Parts: sequence; C-alpha cells; structure tokens
Amino acid sequence: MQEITGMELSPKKVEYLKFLLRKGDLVKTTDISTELNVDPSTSTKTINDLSEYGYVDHIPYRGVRLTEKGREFAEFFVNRHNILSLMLSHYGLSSEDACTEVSRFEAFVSKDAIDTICGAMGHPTVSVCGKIIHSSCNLH
Amino acid sequence: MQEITGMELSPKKVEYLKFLLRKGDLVKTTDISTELNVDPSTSTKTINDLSEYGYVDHIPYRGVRLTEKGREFAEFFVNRHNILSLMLSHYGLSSEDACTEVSRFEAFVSKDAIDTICGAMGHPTVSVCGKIIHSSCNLH
DNA sequence: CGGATATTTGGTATGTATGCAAACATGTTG
DNA sequence: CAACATGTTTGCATACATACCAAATATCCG
Repeated sequence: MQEITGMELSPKKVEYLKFLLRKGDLVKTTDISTELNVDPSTSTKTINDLSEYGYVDHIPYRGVRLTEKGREFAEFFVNRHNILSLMLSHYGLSSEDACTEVSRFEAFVSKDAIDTICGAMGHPTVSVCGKIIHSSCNLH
Repeated sequence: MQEITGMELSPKKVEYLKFLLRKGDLVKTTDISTELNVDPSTSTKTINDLSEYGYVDHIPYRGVRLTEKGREFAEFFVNRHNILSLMLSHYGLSSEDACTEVSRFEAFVSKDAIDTICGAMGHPTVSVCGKIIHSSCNLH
C-alpha cells in the first residue's frame, strides 16, 4: 500500500497497466503489442521498464503479470479514467468522446483531484466507461 | 484563421504562448526564461521552434512577438485553461488546485471538447483563473 | 570605444517512445 | 528428438521534448 500521486507513470505506461488489469493473469507481450498497436519489441521494452519499478513481473518468453503494486495502480488508473469520463459526459460530451478525450490527458490528473471530484459526485458507482470501485478513494 | 485542434503544441510551448499573450508586445527571451524557470538558452531554442512554425516572430537579441496565428492560439489556450479550471472548481477543487491541476493536462484537451464544455456551461464569462472570452468558441 | 551585460549557438544529456533486423527461445511435427 | 516455424527479446538506431553549460556573439551604456 503505497501513496499514489497519480503522476508516477507516463500515458503509455498507464495504458499498459490498464490493459494488463483488463486481461488479468499472464499476458503475452505480443498481446500487448497487438492491443496497443506497437512493435512487439516496443512492448517488451516498456514491460521491462515497468518491471524495473515493480509494477509487473515479466517471465521472459512466458508472459507478464501485474504485481500487487501494479494492480493497485492499475485499479486507480481505471477509476481515474472512469471518473473523468463521467465528469466530461456531464458537460455534453458523448461517452465515446469523453473516453477518447480523457485517454489523452488522464495520466496528468492527480489522485487528490480525483478523490475530490469523486466526493463531489457522491461517489458514483457507474460511469460511461464502466464501473467505478471506491476501494482506493481516500475520501470515501 | 486556421483550424485549431488543441493538440498542436506541447505543454511547455503552450506555456510560452500564454506568457507572451500576458506580456504583450516585444518580450525578451530572458523574461521568458525567468518566468518559466529555465536557462535563457532553453527559452531561445524553444522560441526558435515556435518561430519555425509561425507562432512568433523572433528578432534576435531584440525580442519575441506573437504572430496573428500565435495570438489566436494563445487566446484559445488561455480560454481552455480558464474553462477547465472552472469545471474542476465545480467539483470541489479550490481555485489554486484547479489551476495547478489544469496546468498539467490542458495541452491534451481538444478544442472540440472545450467548445462542448463551454456550451454546456452556458458560455460563462468569468472563471476562477480569469476572464473567458468567447471569440474563438465555435459553439457560441 | 570598450567593458559589462544580455542573448544566442553548439555541444551534450535525459526520458519516453518507436521500429528494424538479428539473435534467441519455444513448441510442434515429422 | 531433431529441425523448422513461430513467438519473443536484444541491440542498434531514430525521433521528439526538454534542459543545461560553456563559448561565441551582439547590444548597451559610460
């Protein structure tokens, strides 16, 4: 259980973790490269970066798995995405547009801000992009 | 009058243009470096980048000035900042926190999204960060 | 003019992201 | 089980954004 500021990872790395959480279990680096439209060598390298900082375990030639730390972060990232998407949808953006828009900037929004926004919304449980789980929300 | 998507410039370059708009007229690269806390050589280089793409005119050793294009973009950037700050303030963030938060991610929010949000808010004229001018808002 | 100051240029570094080609591992099949 | 096809990683190279330092250059002012 470490403090999450929300800015630990770059946009791309956030995408990696969110994908790993979605897939669960042992994921092939090739699956990642297919999903994120990058060369397999790119996903391998990025995964190794994430592994260096303890977000994932990588068994070469076998697959990748979130660590406990990685899972915590990934869950926050998904919630952040969902809360921000819900917020934008309140201002007239369609679900798809909100989702697309948020994907571009979510990596730069702090956990503190998300907790505040989440509280102001009354800790909603459903967004336009999926469910919102509040286990990581400090203001819950 | 060119189409603005909102993603033309990197976060730092957005800061440069917003500062130039604030200062107005001919601005010294040294003033920029002081304001943005970077080495003078850094601001010179960045200004040259902006100049290559027509956002500013740079007269070496004299100063920098927004072009018409640069001014249009800068005005949009300021409005974007203000609208996003206002939005966050509606979700419980203080003016300062909203402003800080927005500064981190504003460069990745599209003009389309801003126009939509602005419309949903009823085209407000005042934000927590300053006035909002709607000349560039497509939905006004 | 000429020194003090301001500004720019050239070189270098870091972090992030990317691809290609070659090396390497795996697993499958004959 | 050997050999080949396939999947994965490594090494090398590039690009972009940002940044600093030191050296060169221009401007300003006494």
